[in-house]
Amino acid sequence: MAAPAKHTSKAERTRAAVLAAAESLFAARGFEATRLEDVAEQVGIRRASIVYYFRDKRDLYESVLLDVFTGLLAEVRAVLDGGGPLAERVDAAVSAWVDYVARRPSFPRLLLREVLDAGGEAPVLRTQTAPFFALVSRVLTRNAADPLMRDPHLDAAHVASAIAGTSVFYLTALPALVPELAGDLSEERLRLHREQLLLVARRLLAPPRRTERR
Amino acid sequence: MAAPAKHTSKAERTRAAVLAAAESLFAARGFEATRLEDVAEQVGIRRASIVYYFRDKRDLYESVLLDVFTGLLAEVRAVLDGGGPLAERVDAAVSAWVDYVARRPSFPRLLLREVLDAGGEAPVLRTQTAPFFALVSRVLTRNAADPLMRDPHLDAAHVASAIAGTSVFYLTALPALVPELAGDLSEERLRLHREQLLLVARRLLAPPRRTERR
DNA sequence: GTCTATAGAGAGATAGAC
DNA sequence: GTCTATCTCTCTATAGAC
Repeated sequence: MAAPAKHTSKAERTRAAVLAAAESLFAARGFEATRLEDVAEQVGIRRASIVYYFRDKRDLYESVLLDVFTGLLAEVRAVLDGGGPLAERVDAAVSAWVDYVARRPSFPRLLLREVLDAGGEAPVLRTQTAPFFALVSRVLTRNAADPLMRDPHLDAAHVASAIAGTSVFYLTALPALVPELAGDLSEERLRLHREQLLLVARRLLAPPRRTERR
Repeated sequence: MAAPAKHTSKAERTRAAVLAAAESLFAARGFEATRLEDVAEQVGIRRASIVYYFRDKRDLYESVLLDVFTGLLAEVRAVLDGGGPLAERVDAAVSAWVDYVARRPSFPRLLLREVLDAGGEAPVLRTQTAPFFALVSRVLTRNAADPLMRDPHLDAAHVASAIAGTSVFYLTALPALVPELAGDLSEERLRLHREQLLLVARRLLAPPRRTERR
């Protein structure tokens, strides 16, 4: 007895397992280099059985993308829609991003691979990432009204690139470039990354400090 | 007559053409998805002829990587080795990076693809990127001595990720995510990117402003 | 140097049994 | 639902003529 929490049928569990295996393999090797054979093996079934759940390789890949990115959207939706000062929401959004990456390490890799492979056309991702750009634009617009705003300004595209780019580059590229950072990211490194990413975001976004005020 | 500048034999020219075609295709599609057939077609020769210059596909790929990254290293070597204040050298290095990207747009894509594909092992790139990390570390070490240095500090890995990550993310990911930025980057956008990247670097690296000094 | 021709290995997709 | 068996296509690599 003792059904595993939700009433998941065997089919549902197999489907989820295929999805999970495909997620890690697509992230590690990319679409072309990933073999359905390997996905099946990791699940413990035969290659032909995959097509019972997914029409073909492409369908499997897009299901993975949708799953991963919808997940991220759900995580940050609450943050973005919540009230409070925008600066705090940026902090919360950055933190939610780091939390998500911690639970799904394939996310940054899948993101980069998809934008690289979909030469100028990544419609699935566009809808998911739109809220981020909206938030950044709002923050910048608001700060621009501040008479103390530093000149010249950073534009929304570069602020967004700086925050997302810093994170994905640190998480995916650096481990390959500096040996000390290789391997899965530990709790320790994750805490460090969150703190550092928040610093980057604040220094780029915050209105000028009013220290030394009279 | 009027030989094209250097005494390039026909073989040398063909080899260079193969290298150039492979560079753009590997950057656009990745190693696995790139067909030698397409490389040959772009050059105007037959697929089998490629192996006269390169042992196999892998050899061609690694030759491309070496060529592109050695090129970047040459560009910035002068800057890094030059004298002058470190802050100015950072500016110059960032500017040289942008110049290089302008001339070889495949660079950021090849960089990302290589680190993604070489799971934790990208020895070719490691040697080439080491000087960047050295520079960043020096700048941070120097600023740390400044009593006005903001706390808490950014570490070298995150500063490097922020600068390189902002640039590669803006150049490769954003065009796929926001339609307005699609297409080849114009002179205009390039100027904008240089200016914005310099701003990012300065805000993250510069010692605290001494405005409002008494 | 560049070509034609072909060998040989995979990999995805499909049909149909259980 | 999952399997075995097979079909078919694509791509790399090689052999050898010109």
